[in-house]
Amino acid sequence: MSALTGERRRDAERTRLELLDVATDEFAERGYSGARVDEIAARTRTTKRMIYYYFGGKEQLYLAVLERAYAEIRAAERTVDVDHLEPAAALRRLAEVTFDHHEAHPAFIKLVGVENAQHAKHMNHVARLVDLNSSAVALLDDVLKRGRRDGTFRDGVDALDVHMLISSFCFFRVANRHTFGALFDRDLLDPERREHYRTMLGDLVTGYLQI
Amino acid sequence: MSALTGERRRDAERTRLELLDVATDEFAERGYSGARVDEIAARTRTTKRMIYYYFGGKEQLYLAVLERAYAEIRAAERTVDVDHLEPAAALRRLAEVTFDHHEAHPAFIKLVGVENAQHAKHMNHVARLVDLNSSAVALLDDVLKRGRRDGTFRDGVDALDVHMLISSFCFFRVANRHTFGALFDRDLLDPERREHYRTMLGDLVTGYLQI
DNA sequence: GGGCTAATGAACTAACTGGTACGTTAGTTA
DNA sequence: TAACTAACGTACCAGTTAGTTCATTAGCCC
Repeated sequence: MSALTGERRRDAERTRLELLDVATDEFAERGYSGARVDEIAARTRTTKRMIYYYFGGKEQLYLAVLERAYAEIRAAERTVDVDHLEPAAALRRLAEVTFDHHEAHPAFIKLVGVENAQHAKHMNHVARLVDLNSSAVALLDDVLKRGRRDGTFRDGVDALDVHMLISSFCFFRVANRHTFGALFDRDLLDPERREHYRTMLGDLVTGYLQI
Repeated sequence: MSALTGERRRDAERTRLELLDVATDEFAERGYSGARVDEIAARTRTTKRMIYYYFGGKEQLYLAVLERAYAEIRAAERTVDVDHLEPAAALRRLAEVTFDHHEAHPAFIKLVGVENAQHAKHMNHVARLVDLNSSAVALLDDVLKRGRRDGTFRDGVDALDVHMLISSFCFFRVANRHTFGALFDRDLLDPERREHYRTMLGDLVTGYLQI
């Protein structure tokens, strides 16, 4: 009964959060159908019953996981301030933020893969995500416009294409590190090569805008 | 009994191949744990029993699928001849071949995703794959060396990094088209934008080598 | 054409899995 | 302090799933 003994108390919010945390890891690691409701429950201090109590079922739990993961990564992106930087430096900075994010949140990357494997059918139920993401591209678009105005960047480059370029590089490095490592014996996440890839991405993106 | 009626005859090789074809599609579409042995069998002209007869089990069937998929894509790559092209054109050509391949073989892309979701643990059992893949990079390395010699390309760019860059762009476009489409309302595989992305990749890669 | 074996099919099973019925308890409120 | 409800736990169920058993057949070899 005492808090000192670490025994259970009623705490709805903590129970919910603990389920979300463990479920994020399970879904990211094993995919939607591979994740086991029993396993998720076993890894928390609560029981399977609570998944149905708080979320309704496996699918709704997955949806909650997905929504929170996207919300977190976009919230962090919004905190970046690039207005005080020259266009080229700002562009590089934005690329680096994505680079750092992908590396720091492998579970998010895996969830993106899981969701694509299901043709993004769950994502359509989370309308909020669209707003979150388009704001990230709007930021990028501003930087490109600024660069065009001062002659740093060439015309005719679409912000969404640049976003795709940045994402693809960062995503691949994290998502496919296992097959890439197995086939070419190179660990894309080796800390010693981290700066090299970060610089490479920046060069690539600014280079593309200045051709 | 007659071949004209389309009735069943004994044909070990055809049975094996049919299982492989259907299994490729099932594993690509639903992932390893999501794929159902019964479903694979139901979609062929044979029965589940044959999966165990020819392959041993679900896992060995998956392994056979993976090995064949990689063998096919690398075999096609080896047929490309770039010796008669200038380094920049050769590099662009190699990028385009990968681009075309990824687009034409979405099942392969999905299998790569499935295998990464499992930390490439099956891939280690298919030693043959390493040889196949390193030959693709060797080809790229030759082109880069040639370009350096004639002053077209700058020094200090690693062939494997270029391969990664090309792969990441092509992979992302196919693998993440669903979430990307849902979030930004842009179909990365829209035929009307195909040439744009193909050119973009070529510009990107040759641009990176000439900075 | 009779024996032999690779190839095949139907039915079964043991274990698993998402979901639920139903009873219990902690903490709040009057 | 008694009533009340949100929060929780146990035990179970019905459907599913990978894998197996065992009998059967097609086609080849002599």
